[in-house]
This record gives sequence, C-alpha cells and structure tokens, in this order.
Amino acid sequence: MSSAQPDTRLRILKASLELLEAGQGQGVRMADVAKRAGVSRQAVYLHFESRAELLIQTTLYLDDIAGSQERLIPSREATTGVARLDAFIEAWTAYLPIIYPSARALLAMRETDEDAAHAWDQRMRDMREGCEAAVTALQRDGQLNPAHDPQEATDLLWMLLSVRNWEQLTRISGWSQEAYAAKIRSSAHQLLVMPKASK
Amino acid sequence: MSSAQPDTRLRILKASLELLEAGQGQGVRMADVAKRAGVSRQAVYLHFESRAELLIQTTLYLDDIAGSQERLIPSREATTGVARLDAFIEAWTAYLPIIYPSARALLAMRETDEDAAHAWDQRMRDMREGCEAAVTALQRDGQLNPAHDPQEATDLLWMLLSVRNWEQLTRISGWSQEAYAAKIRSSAHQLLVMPKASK
DNA sequence: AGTGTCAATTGACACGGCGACAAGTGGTGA
DNA sequence: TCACCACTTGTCGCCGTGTCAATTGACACT
Repeated sequence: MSSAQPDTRLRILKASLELLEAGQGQGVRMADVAKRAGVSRQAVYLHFESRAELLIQTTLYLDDIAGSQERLIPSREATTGVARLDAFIEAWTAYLPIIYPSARALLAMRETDEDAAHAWDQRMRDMREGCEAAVTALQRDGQLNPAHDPQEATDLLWMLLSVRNWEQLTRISGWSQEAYAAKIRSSAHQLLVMPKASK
Repeated sequence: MSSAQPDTRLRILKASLELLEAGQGQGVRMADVAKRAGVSRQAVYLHFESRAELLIQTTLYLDDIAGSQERLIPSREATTGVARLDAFIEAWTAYLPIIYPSARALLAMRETDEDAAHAWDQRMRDMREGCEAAVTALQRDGQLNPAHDPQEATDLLWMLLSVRNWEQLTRISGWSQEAYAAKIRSSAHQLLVMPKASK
C-alpha cells in the first residue's frame, strides 16, 4: 500500500477477474492476464505459482470485493427455519451470477488440476454448510418434510443450488435470473418444507 | 464385416470406450486410444478427424451397444402420466452411470470445442424431449402440479435429471445408485405431480 | 508378372499454452 | 556507492493435438 503502481499482485487479480467476466470464464490465458495487467507474463508467475493458483486467488479476491460474507448475515439472523432457508437461498442465488465466470474457469481446471479441485471442493463444502444450517433450522421448527432425513435434505438443497443447475436453467433453458431465483425457492419449499396438514 | 482384423474403426471405438470407462472419462489421449486399439496414432486420424469427433462417435457407439432406444420403450408404452414419468425416470437414471464416463469427457471437451458442444447439446435436447413427453402426459391426465406451467416443469425435470446432478449426488455426496434413483423419483413427484387434495 | 489401389505404418514437424531459468535493468534506501 | 528489489527480456522444455510425406504389404485385376 505504498508504490505508485498500486500493488502489482492486485492489478493482476483485477485483470484476471475482468477477463474472466468478459469471457464468461472461458479462454483466459496467462499471457492475456499479463497483458491486461500491463505486466510481463513472467511477473504473473512471480506472484502466482501456477494458473490454478491464480484462478483460486481470483475467486477469493472476488469473494472479498463482492462481500460473500456479508451476504450471509440475513440468513444467520433469521428466526424461523423457513425464513432462514429463504434468506440463504436468496443470498446464494443472487451471488451465483456474480461468481459464475470464475467458478466456471475453476470448474474447468478442476478436471485436470488437483489444487483447483481441492479449492473448488472446499468452496462447495462451505456452501453446503449453509444448506445444512438451513435444514437444521427447519428441523428444529418441526418444519422439515419427513420424506427426507436431514442429510438427504441437505444434499438435495445443495444439488438444487449448484452452479451447474444455475448455468443450465439460465444459460441453456433461458430463464431470467428472477425466474430462476423464484422457481428454485419454490422448488426448495416443495421439496423440503413440511406440507401443511390443513389450513 | 469380413476382414481378419475386425474393422479398425470399431477396434478404435472399443478402445476409446474402454479407456474412458477405466479413467471415468478423464485423461484419455489419442495416443492411448491408438495403443490400446493396437494401431498407430495416425490410424486414429484416418478414421476420426479430431479428438472431439472420436469422443462423439464413441458416445454414439455406446448408445448403440447399450440400447439407448430400447430403454425408452416402457416409457412410451405407459398409459397414465405418472407411469410415463416414472418409466422415463427409471430408464434415464439407470442409463446415467453407463454413459457417465463418455459424457464427462464430452462435457470437458464442450468447453473448448464447438463440435463437441453441438453434439452434447443435441444429445441433451433429445433427452429433454423425453422430459417434455412425460410432462405433457401428466398434464393430459390433469396431474401436473399447477405450480408450474409445462415449459417450466419440463426444464425442472430436465435439470433434476442432469448428468451433473447425478455426478454430484453419487460421486460427491456419496449416494448409492439406488438411493439416487429413488430420491430423484420421489423429488420429481413432489415437484411435478399434483398434490392429492385428499384421500 | 506387372500394375494399381487401399489401409496402415513410420518419422518428422508445427503450434499453442504452461511453466522454468538466466541475465539483465532501473529505482529505492542505507 | 552499493546492494537490494520488483520486474523485464528472451529462451527453452514439455505435452498433446493435428498434419504431412514417404513407405510397406496385402489384395485384386489383367
């Protein structure tokens, strides 16, 4: 936090992120990132040991500037199980389009690179914890659909909220982000919330 | 159907399929396929113009020997909408583990190769037609959950049955194939079939 | 025998992208 | 003045895909 060039590492991360967003996570090479950061290709390797590492750090950087943590506050503060579920779904589905480009790149890398695989899996495990917390809150309220035990319910919710499903519904089936969010929420309710006996 | 060497093209396809299965769709190179087929690397290019083309043809070959068409007969013959839905889900979920290795390889290729992307998308469009037929049959019977219009219901079912979801639930969440099939079927019912007013 | 054809082989090569290495260069502070 | 630091320049190796040209060996026709 001192040099005229505001921290090369940060410039590289920014460049990486911008390119990922521009290409929707596709076709971003080390040389492209370097060029955009106004730095030599080798300088990138001075800061990141490999392409996998750069992608991992880029997603962490994005989490940081996009406030991944703050987004979860309403969910944690929800009082009822259903409110917690809804708040979590709301936060995650709104976050999905933001992380999609870098998630896609990391997912592609995951196929061949062990570090990338590990980083992605960790990320998804963290996200699963949010699912689990929501399911637990539902159960505490006696609102969990008895068709599923908590483990299975968590996995189903986790699946429902996956990046790949967002990709399929919005990019292939052509759903708007709003339609996606609404339908996923109502589907989660149908699957997980105890059907009302009567009213 | 005559030479001592039973058709080189076929030997290559078999080799490709075996390697894909052995590696769960990962790390299969042209040279590996050639070696396993007992043929030079160049011979592979004599029969398939590119790696993408080889993968595409391998999945078609697999469809052929695994009877992808026959599997759909029970679904087409079902009388009620719910029976049709169940038969389709049963056929597809049982087919998924079979095609997974080649599907995975093709999905990876899809990211970078236009031909592979087109072939995969076509495959998935075909599968979607099965979903659509089941939803239409449900609707005809007045059994479609009014929470969804037929389009949306089809897309939801399509999403539910995706290769990626099978991969996540069985390979990551660790569900058995049986648990997967049962849960997906019951989830499809919860989502798509009209809730009984009473009984 | 002689000729043509066809499938396949051999070996070499170009290319793109990642990653490593070595020898500079230029600015800063002790 | 010297040393250090971040960075540059240029070069190189590796890998996997895809191409090309020359050759071989089997068969078929005449």
